[in-house]
Amino acid sequence: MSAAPVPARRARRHDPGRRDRLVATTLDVIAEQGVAAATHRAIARAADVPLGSLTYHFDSLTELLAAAFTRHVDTVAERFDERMRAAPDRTAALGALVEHLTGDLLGSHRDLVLAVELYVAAARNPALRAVTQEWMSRSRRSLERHLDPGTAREVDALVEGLVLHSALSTDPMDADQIRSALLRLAG
Amino acid sequence: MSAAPVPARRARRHDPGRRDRLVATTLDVIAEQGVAAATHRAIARAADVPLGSLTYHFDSLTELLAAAFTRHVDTVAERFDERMRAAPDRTAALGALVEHLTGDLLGSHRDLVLAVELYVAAARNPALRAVTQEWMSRSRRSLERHLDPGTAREVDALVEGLVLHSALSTDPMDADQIRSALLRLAG
DNA sequence: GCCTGATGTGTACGGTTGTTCCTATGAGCA
DNA sequence: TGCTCATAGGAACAACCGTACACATCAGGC
Repeated sequence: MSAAPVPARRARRHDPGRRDRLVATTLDVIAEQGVAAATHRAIARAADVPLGSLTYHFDSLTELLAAAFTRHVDTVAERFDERMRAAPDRTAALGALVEHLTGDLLGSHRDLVLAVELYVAAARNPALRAVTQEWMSRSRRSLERHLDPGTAREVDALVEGLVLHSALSTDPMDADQIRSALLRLAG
Repeated sequence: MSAAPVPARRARRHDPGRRDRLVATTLDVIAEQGVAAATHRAIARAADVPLGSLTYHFDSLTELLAAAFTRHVDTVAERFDERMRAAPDRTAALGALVEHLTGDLLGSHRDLVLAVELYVAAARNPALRAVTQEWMSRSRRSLERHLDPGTAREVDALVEGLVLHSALSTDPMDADQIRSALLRLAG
């Protein structure tokens, strides 16, 4: 009779697409708590999956982080290229750039934080450096739809600086200041 | 006869100023390996002191990091204010600013890395945020010796962005580009 | 309907971390 | 000279980490 103390194993859950969901959850954890806090256990808890599930789907934590950042870069880079493709001329492109900065990026604290976490993690992690390289080269290519390579390079650098400043500064510039700075530089 | 296996305790070393040396060593470790790697043990090894010595001199690791970053900020902020004090007029001040950026900061990879490690650590650590606040307000005050508050603010933001970009980008701007960008903005 | 391999689950292991604590020492003062 | 307390030294603790692994389950091809 005595019910043997059954280990109460959680019912197995059929969960196709769990791999994708793990990538998404990883981005959430990074955005909310930083790369340093993005441990296997923290991600597993956030995604409500057992610990072992992470190493089943991803060979290592680094690989998971790389997959997550790659997805984020894909999203942002694609959105930016759309804006550049839609701009008919150089002036419109600069306007779209300002819009991208003040609207897309600065409007979303999440995207901002993710960008910085990536930059910094990449500074010490070769696997992530490849992701930032790819990002930079994509956005450079988008800019070159309308700007000569030299200017594209300068603008790209300024944008990167502005993004970092906006994310980290305790007292970031507002949209108007950014607009005026950008136009003074490349207008 | 049998020599009792004496624990071979290291000779006690009289070491006045060890506290200061620990702060300096902490900065070295951060510069070389990043905040994430700046553990009690790593610092103790680098300073060649026993582990317990760290928590004797500093109540916690965070307190040690804050002490280290505070020292670094003092050094850099003082050097910058000297340059601003020495400049006779606005034009000279802008020149000195460019010199500070391209010479002092970008010339020293160490200072650059320390600045970024501080920015990023501060983003998630309130104790360090106070240090960055102090830094920003000091450099703002130095700039206001020659610039109106509005421009000082903009320049400060751009400088911060440039520093971050220089440290993190895989393809940083060179001194000439920075000079031209700065002068276009505030010249 | 059965088999099987892909997927899900729980646990364990060795290593590292921040911090605590007890003991030892000797510089400086009474 | 002798005392004492700030400092030095070493070991231990519990918590957490990435990763490996053994086992359970079940969807999908036969």
